[in-house]
Amino acid sequence: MTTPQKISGSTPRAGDSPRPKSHFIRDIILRDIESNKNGGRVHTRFPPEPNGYLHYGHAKSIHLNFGLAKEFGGKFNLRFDDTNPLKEEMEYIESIIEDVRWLGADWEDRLFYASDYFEQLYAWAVQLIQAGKAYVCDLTADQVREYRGTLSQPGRESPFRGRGVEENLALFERMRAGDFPDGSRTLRAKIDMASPNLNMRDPILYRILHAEHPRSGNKWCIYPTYDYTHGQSDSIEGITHSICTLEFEDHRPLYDWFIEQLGIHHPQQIEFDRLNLTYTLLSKRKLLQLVRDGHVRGWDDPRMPTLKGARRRGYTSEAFREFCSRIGVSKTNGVIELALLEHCVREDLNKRALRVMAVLRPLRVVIENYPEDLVEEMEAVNNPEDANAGTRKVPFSRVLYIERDDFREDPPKGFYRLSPGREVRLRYAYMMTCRDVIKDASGNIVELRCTYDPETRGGNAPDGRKVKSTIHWVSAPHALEAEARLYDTLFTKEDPNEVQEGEDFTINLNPNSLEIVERCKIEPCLAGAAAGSLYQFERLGYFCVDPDSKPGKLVFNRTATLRDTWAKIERKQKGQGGSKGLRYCT
RNA sequence: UGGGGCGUCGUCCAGUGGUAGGACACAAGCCUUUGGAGCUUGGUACCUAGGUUCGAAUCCUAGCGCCCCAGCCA
Repeated sequence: MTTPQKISGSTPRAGDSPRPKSHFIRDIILRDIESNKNGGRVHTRFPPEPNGYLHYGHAKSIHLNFGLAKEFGGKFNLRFDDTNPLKEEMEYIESIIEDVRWLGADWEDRLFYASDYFEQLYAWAVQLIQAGKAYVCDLTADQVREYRGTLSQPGRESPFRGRGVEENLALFERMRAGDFPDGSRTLRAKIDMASPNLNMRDPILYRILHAEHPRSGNKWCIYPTYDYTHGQSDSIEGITHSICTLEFEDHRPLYDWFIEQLGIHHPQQIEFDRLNLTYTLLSKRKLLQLVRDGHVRGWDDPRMPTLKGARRRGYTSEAFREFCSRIGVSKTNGVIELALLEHCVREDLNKRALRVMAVLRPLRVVIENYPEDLVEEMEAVNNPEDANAGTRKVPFSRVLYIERDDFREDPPKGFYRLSPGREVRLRYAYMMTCRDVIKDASGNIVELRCTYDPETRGGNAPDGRKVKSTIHWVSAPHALEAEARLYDTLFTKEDPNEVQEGEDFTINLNPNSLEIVERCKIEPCLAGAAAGSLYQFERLGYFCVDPDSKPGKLVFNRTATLRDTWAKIERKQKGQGGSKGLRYCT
């Protein structure tokens, strides 16, 4: 008889066969396949504008689009919607390609650019003019706005709306030829100036922009707007399901209008909620501002919610994929707690990161009864979660460094690490008792004098006595020095946009988002660790080697802290509450 | 204000007429040579008010609240 299984439609637990999480978009596709819409084809795409670096929110979209194509044996395209030469750069194109690949999405040979469709888009515009559905308008930008009306009042028709087909054709051709200055004319669709949907009030299809495009160079001086480009680009590529975020829901009638007027393949647009994360800003414009104004060290600063930043910080793409499938997809405007992302990161790192001992803030310890010249090799487990990771030897000697936080001269209640007269276990080594505290002239603790029990090699006492605490250590003569960069949230508020009248979101920047700790002491086995390598510093957190590392001086980024029960108790004792408010640095 | 969208534990997501479930977070406990990991247990969540029904988170009606739209940005 088999054990009854728990039935649940949600995320499978680790070890279960990965079952895609159900959501409304997936349901729509399932129905479309069943009804043989599009001949049962599933073809999605990720359509970024190359005007910035990809952030966590894009990861959600990529995961959704690629995941759907993959699940249903369909195709996934990467297409750049590069319709605004004023904001776009090759640098962004290159970085986006890297990031999408890093996340594991595969577009095979289908890397496209809306700019490659400019000629077709132009021909379609001519077709619309010929059908009397588009006209050249001489109104200025300000006038266009005035004529558009407001949310509650209908707009007025442009005086140029009645231009004849031939005149429109000639004018549009001259726009392309460069006969007119920027902003002097536009090509507009002739739809309905009284529509309650502002997108239908004769939207602009083409604007004059004498600007060099990162890909088409100076071939064009008129550029199609996003609204005129996006839907048709999807159509050209045979996209079946055009998945986008909620704010484009209002635009769908317009995209449908273009498709119908042109009589071309009709992709189905489906809108979902964009990602919002606590303590995090996911707006390209604001992220750009943080970089430009020097609030962070660059797009790949580990505090940035960019994919580049995440990677440098040590977040894995596996963790991201898990995160994306756990948050689900819906149309609710929600905010995901950062804790969930961190959980996914820890979950992945716990399985893969090699354990190592490192002391961030060293306190010198001399073991008085340990022979001066003796060095022992202690065997340490590389990863208790992975038997295949094996073991390593860690040198042990008379002088060690331990973490300053692991000693309290006057231990508070509940603190059971080292203190005068107390015995603790040195991980993988011996039991050790603190005998004396050495201070400098100003009363700072500079050294601990301790004794060890030679009978406890490996960590267990033959007499069976127990010790409350196990602490990490590094042998002083063998230690390597390193720099550690400890990160906290970039903003102090769950919602960084919550500001008072007249204030800017930068007021919420966390002054303690980066703490640099120099002269950390680390195990010798770390010598030569490659940039990007992931480790767990036992009892401290996950760390990864930063590319700033130089031979002889490693730099580590703290990817995530470990759960710190003692810190939580202590915060509670200080009456700060366990969960709310700003988190902590170390 | 016109239009579009959305309201289920603290948070996110399921449940689409038949005992409201999962994850994260939180709390308590177990275990532990990482105060890690793991394991166990816990909690008055269906926006409100009417209605239909034997039975409503699901259907109907009326409210209320939140988000988006007035770029020649995407």
